[in-house]
Amino acid sequence: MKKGASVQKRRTFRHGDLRNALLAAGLEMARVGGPDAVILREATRQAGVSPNAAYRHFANQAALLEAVRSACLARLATSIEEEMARIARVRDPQALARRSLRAVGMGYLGFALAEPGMFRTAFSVPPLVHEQNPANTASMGLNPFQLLSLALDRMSASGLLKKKDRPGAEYLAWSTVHGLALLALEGPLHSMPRDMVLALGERLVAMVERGLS
Amino acid sequence: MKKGASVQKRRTFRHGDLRNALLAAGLEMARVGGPDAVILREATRQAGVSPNAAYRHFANQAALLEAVRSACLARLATSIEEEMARIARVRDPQALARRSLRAVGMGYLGFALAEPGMFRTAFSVPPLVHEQNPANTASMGLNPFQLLSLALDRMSASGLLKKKDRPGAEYLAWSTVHGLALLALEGPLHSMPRDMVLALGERLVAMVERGLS
DNA sequence: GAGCAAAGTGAACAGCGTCCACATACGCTA
DNA sequence: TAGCGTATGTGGACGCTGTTCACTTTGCTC
Repeated sequence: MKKGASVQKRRTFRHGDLRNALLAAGLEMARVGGPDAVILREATRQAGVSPNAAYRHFANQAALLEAVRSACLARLATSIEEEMARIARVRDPQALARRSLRAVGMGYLGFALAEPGMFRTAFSVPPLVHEQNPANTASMGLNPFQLLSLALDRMSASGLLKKKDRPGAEYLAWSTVHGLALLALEGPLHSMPRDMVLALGERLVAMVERGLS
Repeated sequence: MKKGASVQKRRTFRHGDLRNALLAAGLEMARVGGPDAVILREATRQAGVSPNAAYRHFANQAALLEAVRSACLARLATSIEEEMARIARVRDPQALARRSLRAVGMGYLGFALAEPGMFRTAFSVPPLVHEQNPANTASMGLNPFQLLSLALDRMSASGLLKKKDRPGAEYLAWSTVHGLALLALEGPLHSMPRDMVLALGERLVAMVERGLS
């Protein structure tokens, strides 16, 4: 990281940590400008290295983008986990289930609004849902999808969600927040104020909770 | 169209309908490969014209893409209208409202699955929601957002949706289907079979109907 | 029929991803 | 300690993209 961000020329022929430097540069470009902004040549430039050096560490620019995307997904997972960690200790399992679902939804939406570039990058290219890439997971070792599943399991266990409605509920809940996030980020709701979007998010989570069962 | 698709050389110096030819070529490229695939030079090539000729009709490639995007939105609106036209004549206003909401949702999702390239293009770059661009509207003169509003108005008028919950309901309903469409198209649900996605869509609409009020 | 603006051409530039042949230096083995 | 193989980085080139500038052709109007 210390070397990756610096544009100054290095002395040694070997870079030492080029792969990480390129990844860091790519992540920053994604943060600022989304997936289309991650330029291979620019990454090498920031690392103080010739363009072709990148090909010793990534097969092509798609491979670099894929690595960046994976890093973005990990950040998203972290954001959700932080939101879940913020839940006050509560005994009632139904209340816990409700707050968990809300935490997942709002953590998701909050990250999308706070880091639009990374969020858009995370979903720029199809990752397979069942892939268990360790790089995607946050500290608990769960990716966003699994965090959502956890919340829904709590809903189901506490009786807030009928057993028969549990299968596939992830996709329904996920669709809602993902849709709102994208409409607000790169869709027609682009110019809607942030707090208004968050208010919509709250209504959305409530709608899911009521509508699922 | 007859001239736009043909790659053969024309005889006259003037093309005659270059703007439409470029638009048609761009639309086809978007249909096949999404927004990133609409290449200005390629459009001029297909129109049998030099690259620079495009600049007499579009300020730059972003302007061309914008025109293509608008055309894609119009197609989407048409798809929704077709689905609404398919509603059987029914007297009960509540039944009509329910079917209208379903038609909007499934028309939206159906278009996304049938024409993924166009759908992704339609939402590739932020259009403002309140713009009333005639090119976006289908035969009824309504864009997708307005079609959804209509369905929700029917819900509200027939008592299925409480008056106090009516404002902003568009965004909630829209988010759900948009999210599912994108997850299925370019997100983690990429490899899910089509009919399964449609089944999820039905559950989603039901969830919205139940959860809104 | 003269002239003018609209429409299309041609050459050029920078930036991108990528391939090729070549240079360098690190680390293992002898 | 000397040598050598290989991982890593360099330099140059190619074709593609969007875009600009100066130029030519054409159709329409006075």
